[in-house]
Amino acid sequence: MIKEPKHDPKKCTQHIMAVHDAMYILNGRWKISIIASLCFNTLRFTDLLREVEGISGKMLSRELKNLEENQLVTRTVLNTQPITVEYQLTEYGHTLKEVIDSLAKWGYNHRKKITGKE
Amino acid sequence: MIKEPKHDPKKCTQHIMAVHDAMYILNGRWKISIIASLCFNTLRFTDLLREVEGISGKMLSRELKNLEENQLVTRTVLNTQPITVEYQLTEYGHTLKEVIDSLAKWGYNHRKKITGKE
DNA sequence: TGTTACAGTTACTTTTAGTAATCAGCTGAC
DNA sequence: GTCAGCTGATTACTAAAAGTAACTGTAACA
Repeated sequence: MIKEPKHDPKKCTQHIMAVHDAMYILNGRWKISIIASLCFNTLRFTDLLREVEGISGKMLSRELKNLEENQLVTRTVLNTQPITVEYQLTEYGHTLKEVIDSLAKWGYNHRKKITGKE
Repeated sequence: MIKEPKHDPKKCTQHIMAVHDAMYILNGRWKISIIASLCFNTLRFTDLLREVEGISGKMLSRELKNLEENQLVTRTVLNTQPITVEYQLTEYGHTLKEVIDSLAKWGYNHRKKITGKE
């Protein structure tokens, strides 16, 4: 007996594949948090180290490189003393804002559910 | 000199924290893909093994347990021969649909950008 | 001269994930 | 009756990823 699918299997597969593609870029524990932090402000390395809770210098450095390679973030060395480096979302990086916002919304509600508080 | 923030720092922190909370639940390479697969259909263990591209039995088993603990998925043993086990999103699991959809949308556009094809 | 801040990097350890084999219960074929 | 195959896993072993803490080098500050 051939199963009658409840939904268009082609659309399902496309949907699942698209999620897979997105997660391939956003893989690892830190990228989404880094992007979320950069959604509001341009930040320096040390700022990010403070904002992204729990990340180490090594991982931050590595993840930023990867985000730069994928054209989601730009790195700008400023001519200050000591030198400072600014990271900011590219225009393309900002297209992730919707994803970040829906995650934030869910996370916010989840915290309410778990703690029972506002 | 105290920096004048461009945005409400309280709201920023809340936003970033909310994303952090969401990612704490959705951590690892597989959970989001599993949830995406279950968005459309109830699926059996073996179905998921096929649908979630690249996952191993060990990881699938582990991730499903974790999702069950977090009340995003239910596990139902059916009285068939051989026994089959159905996994489905809980009502709470379905609240992630918006997240999944925005990821799918982004992933779909990203693929277009990279391949230049539809 | 010693301390601090900047943006990382390096060597080493721990954790997590991947691979492939195996388990147990049952069916149907030979 | 026993062998292969399906179900949903689990186990031992290996490889990859992430975490930790120390360190680099430049320059301002005290």
